[in-house]
Amino acid sequence: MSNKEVTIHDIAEILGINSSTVSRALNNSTRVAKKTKDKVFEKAAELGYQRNHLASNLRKSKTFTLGVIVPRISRHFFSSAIAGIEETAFKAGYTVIICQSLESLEREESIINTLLSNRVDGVLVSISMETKNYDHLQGLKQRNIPFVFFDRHCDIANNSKVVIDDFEAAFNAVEHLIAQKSKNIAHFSGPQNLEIYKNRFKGYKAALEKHHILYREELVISSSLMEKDGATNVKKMLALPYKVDGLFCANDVVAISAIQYLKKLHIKIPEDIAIVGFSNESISSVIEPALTTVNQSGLEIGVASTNLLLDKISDKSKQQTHKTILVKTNLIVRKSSLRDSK
Amino acid sequence: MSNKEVTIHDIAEILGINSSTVSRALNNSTRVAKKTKDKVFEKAAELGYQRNHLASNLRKSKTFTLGVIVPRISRHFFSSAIAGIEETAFKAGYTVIICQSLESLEREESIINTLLSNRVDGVLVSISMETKNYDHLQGLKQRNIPFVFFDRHCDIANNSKVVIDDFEAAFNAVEHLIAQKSKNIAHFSGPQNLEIYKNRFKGYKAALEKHHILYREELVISSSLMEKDGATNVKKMLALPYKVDGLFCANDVVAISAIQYLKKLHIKIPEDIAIVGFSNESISSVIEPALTTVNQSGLEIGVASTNLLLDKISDKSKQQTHKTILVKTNLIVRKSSLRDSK
DNA sequence: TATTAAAATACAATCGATTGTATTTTAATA
DNA sequence: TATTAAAATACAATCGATTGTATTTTAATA
Repeated sequence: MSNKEVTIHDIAEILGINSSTVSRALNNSTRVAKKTKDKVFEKAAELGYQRNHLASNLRKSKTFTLGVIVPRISRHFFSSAIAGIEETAFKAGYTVIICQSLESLEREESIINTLLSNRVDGVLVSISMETKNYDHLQGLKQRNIPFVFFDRHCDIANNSKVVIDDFEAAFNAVEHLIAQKSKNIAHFSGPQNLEIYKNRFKGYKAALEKHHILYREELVISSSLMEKDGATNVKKMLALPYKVDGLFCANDVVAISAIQYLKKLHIKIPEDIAIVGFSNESISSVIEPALTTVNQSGLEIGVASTNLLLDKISDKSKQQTHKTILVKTNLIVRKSSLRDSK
Repeated sequence: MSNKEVTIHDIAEILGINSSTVSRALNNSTRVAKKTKDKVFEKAAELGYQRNHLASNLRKSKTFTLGVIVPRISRHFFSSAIAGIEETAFKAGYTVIICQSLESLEREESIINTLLSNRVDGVLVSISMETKNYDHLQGLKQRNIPFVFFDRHCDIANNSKVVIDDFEAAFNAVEHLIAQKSKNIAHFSGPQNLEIYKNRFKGYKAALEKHHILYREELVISSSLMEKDGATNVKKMLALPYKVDGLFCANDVVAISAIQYLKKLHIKIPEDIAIVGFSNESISSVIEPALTTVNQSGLEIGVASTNLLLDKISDKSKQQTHKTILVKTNLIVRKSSLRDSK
C-alpha cells in the first residue's frame, strides 16, 4: 500500500479536480482559488504527499542541485569549505552533491560526467594536481553550465574563481623569513599547472627582489608536494652550493615532512633553517617545532564561491560576467621560523 | 544550438531507427544487434550525448543517490566518515548528497524532506543532539527507504547501525584513569537521548564496579557537551563534597574547555585531576597538556555504514534484516592523564 | 522454396509534475 | 437581466528515458 507513492493525480482524483490545479495549488499559484488551495494542502498533508523532484526537475530542467568537486574531503581546508558551501546552498534551497577526485584526473573526468548526467545547475571545483588537460572543464562550458573554481583553479579563458591571494600570502611569508635574517631562501614549489603554485612562486620571487636578494633558479625545487617529497627535496636542497637558511614551502604537508627529515640530520629549526608552510593544516600546530604557516579560511572561501555560483546561475542572461574574488589570508607565526636569538 | 540538449530521440532520428532501440543500445541490451549498437555509440559520442538521469531515474524510480546527514561537516570525525562514504558509494556507482543538521532538529527534519523529495535510494544519518523526536526518521521507515545510523544513533525499533563500541571504549578509558590511581572519578556526560552517551556512561559505571569503586550519581554531570559547558560543569564538580581526582569526558570539546578552566583555577593536570576525553579531535593533541582520548576511525565507520546501506538497498526482499556493526576504538594516552609520579 | 523459430526493431504507454491554451464559472458593469 | 471581463479550472502536450508487447526481419530447418 505504501509502496505506491502519492502523486498529484491521487490528490486530484480524491478532490474531484484536475491534477494541473493541484500542481498549481501546491506551488501557490495565483491562478488557484484560496478555497481550493486549502483543500489541496490539507489532503496532501493527510496523504503524506512528497513532491517528486525528479519529475519536477525533468519538466523544469532545473535541479536546484550543485556539484562540488574537491581533491579530498577529509582535508581540513576542504571540509571547512564544504561546510560553508553546504550551508550557503541550503539557505538558498539548493542541495549539494559532493565528490572527491582523490587527485586523479580520471576520477575528475568521471565525476564531471556524473554531474552532467545528474543535470546539476552549477559546479564548484577545486581541481586535482593531475589536472593538466582541461577538456572536461571545457565540456561544462560548452554545455553552458555555470561553474566556479575555488582555491585550486586553472587558466581556462573567462572563468570565475574564488581564491586566496596566493601572491600576497607568499610575499608576506617570505618577507617574514627575511625579517628573521634568512639570506638564502629556498622554495619548495608545486605542480606549475596549478595557478596557486605559480602565484606562490611569484610572491616568493617578488619578496626577494624587493629586499635585493638575488633570485637563484636552483633554489626553487618543484615536486607534487606529497609527504614522500619532503626528504627528496631536502636532499636536493642540501646538495646545492649555498648555505640555505630559510625555506618557504608551498604547502604544509611537504613542510612537515621536510622538518622531520631535517631533524633526522640534526639540522636545527629555526636556528639553521627557518621554515614557513602554507595552509595551516591541523598537523602544523602539532609538529615540533610548530610550523609557521599561512592560514586560509576554507569556510569563507566556500561561502564566497557558492554565492558567486548562485549569482551566475540566476543571471543566465549576462552569463558572460567573470569574476575573481580574492580572500585574505594571515600568517600564523610559530616556532619553526622564529629566531629569538640574534 | 547547444542550448537544446541531445536526447535519444535525436540519435534515433539521425540513424533512422526508433528511440527505444537507441535506449536499449546505450544500455547494452542483448536485444540490439552489435552493428546497431556500434552506430549508436558512435553517434552518441559524436553528438556529445549525456544520458539524462532525471528522466531515467523517474522512469526506473531508482536514483543511485545516497543522502548523508551529519551534524557538522567540518568536524574531523565526520569529514573522515564522509570521505569513506563518498569513496565507497562512488565505487558502487552511487552519488552522495551531503547535508549538515548543525545540531538542529528542525534542519534535520527539513533535510529529510529534501532527501525524500529527491527520492534518494538510502540515507546515512548521524543524528543531531536535539533529536529527541523520531517522527521524521519513522517517516523514512514508513516509506520503506533503507537507512543506516552511523556514530550517533537512537533507539528506534529495528534499525541498522554502525557504531563504535562506546561501552568498551568508555570502560577502557575509565580503567586507565583507575590505573593512574584516580579514586574519585567524575563523568561529564551528554544528552541521554543519544545512545552513544548512554553507553559511555554505562562503560564508566561498569569500570568503577569492576574495580570496587563506589558509583556516586552526583559525580555524573550531564550537559550538551559544548565549549560553554566546560566551566559550568567544572564548577558543579568542584562544589561536590568529594576530592575529584579523575575525569572522564564524553567528548573532547568539553574536556578541553574543562582543562582550560581548571588551568585558570591553578588546578594541576594530571597531578590533581587526570582527564580523558573522547573522539580524538585534532585540537586534543594541541592543548597543553595534550589530551588523552579515545580514537575512532571515521573513515572505517563511513565505509562500513555505506556497505551496510548498499546491502540493504539491493536486498529489497529481506529488508527486514537489521544489523549492528561495532567498530573498534583505541585509547590514545597523552599527558592529561599520565602520572609518572605516584 | 515454404515454414518456423529466433533475433531485431518499432510502437505505445509510462514515470510524475509542469505549463500554455481552452473552457467554464463567477463577478462586475451596463 | 444581458453582456463582458476576470478568475478559476480543465485539457492536453511535454520533459527524456524505459519497457512490455507487437511487428518485422533474419536465420534455421524441413
